[in-house]
Amino acid sequence: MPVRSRQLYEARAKIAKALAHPVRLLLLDALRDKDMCVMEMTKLAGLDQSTVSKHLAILKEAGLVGVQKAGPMSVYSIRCQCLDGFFACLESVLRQNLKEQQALVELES
Amino acid sequence: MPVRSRQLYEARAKIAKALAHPVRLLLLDALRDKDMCVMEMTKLAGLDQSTVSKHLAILKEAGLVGVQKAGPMSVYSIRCQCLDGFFACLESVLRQNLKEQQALVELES
DNA sequence: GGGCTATATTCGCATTCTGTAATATGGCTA
DNA sequence: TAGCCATATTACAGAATGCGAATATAGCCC
Repeated sequence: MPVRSRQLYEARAKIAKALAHPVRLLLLDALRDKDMCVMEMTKLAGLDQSTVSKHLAILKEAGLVGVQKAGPMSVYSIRCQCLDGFFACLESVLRQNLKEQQALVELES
Repeated sequence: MPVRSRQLYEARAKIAKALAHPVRLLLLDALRDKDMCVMEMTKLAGLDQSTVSKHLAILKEAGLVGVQKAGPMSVYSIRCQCLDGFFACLESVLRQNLKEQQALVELES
């Protein structure tokens, strides 16, 4: 594979990696409803504040969320609309897998 | 976070994780054009056969690709159409990030 | 400035992920 | 059946990731 292509796929993978964690998916999903500060999301996730802060840094680095300072707080917001399609795709695959598993079970019985 | 929700996000994350690697993105992208056997994809990726085989196993486990035996060969194929939207989303975020970086550079000069 | 609050960063440790070499499986053909 | 081919699996080393505790940074109010 040419170096150029490899770099392109690595750039894409960096964004995909940011999406590849249950907590980050939760945070993104929550941010689709409304902007939130770190404390709020820390409660939501039920994890240490430093952990949530790091997850948010990863999302921000990938360009998936934006931050705005409000006094001592950092308010995070969604930065790309296309996530709706991404979540829908995940659901679609999940449903398809479930259907296939059911078909297998019925075959056995 | 309720256990139920956590499990839902973990199921989604499992699929997202399968997407979160440059080589797997390459393979999926290639499979969008045509079905391929392992040897073909091994050449394409320029990696060891065992490595490619493992990446394919991950994609299969996530339900993103399917396999069909053809004699001694395994022919892999895309199993979900919604990947088009996913790739488009990655491109969109990449373009947006690039635009933002350019804006920053212009601000400095 | 001193103390409080909200975030970010660093550190150490456990877990998971990647890639290759070596080995196993399984179909095909002579 | 013996040997060859394509693929899958195992074993293992090195890299990356995830977590919380501790620490650093920075704004705000007295």
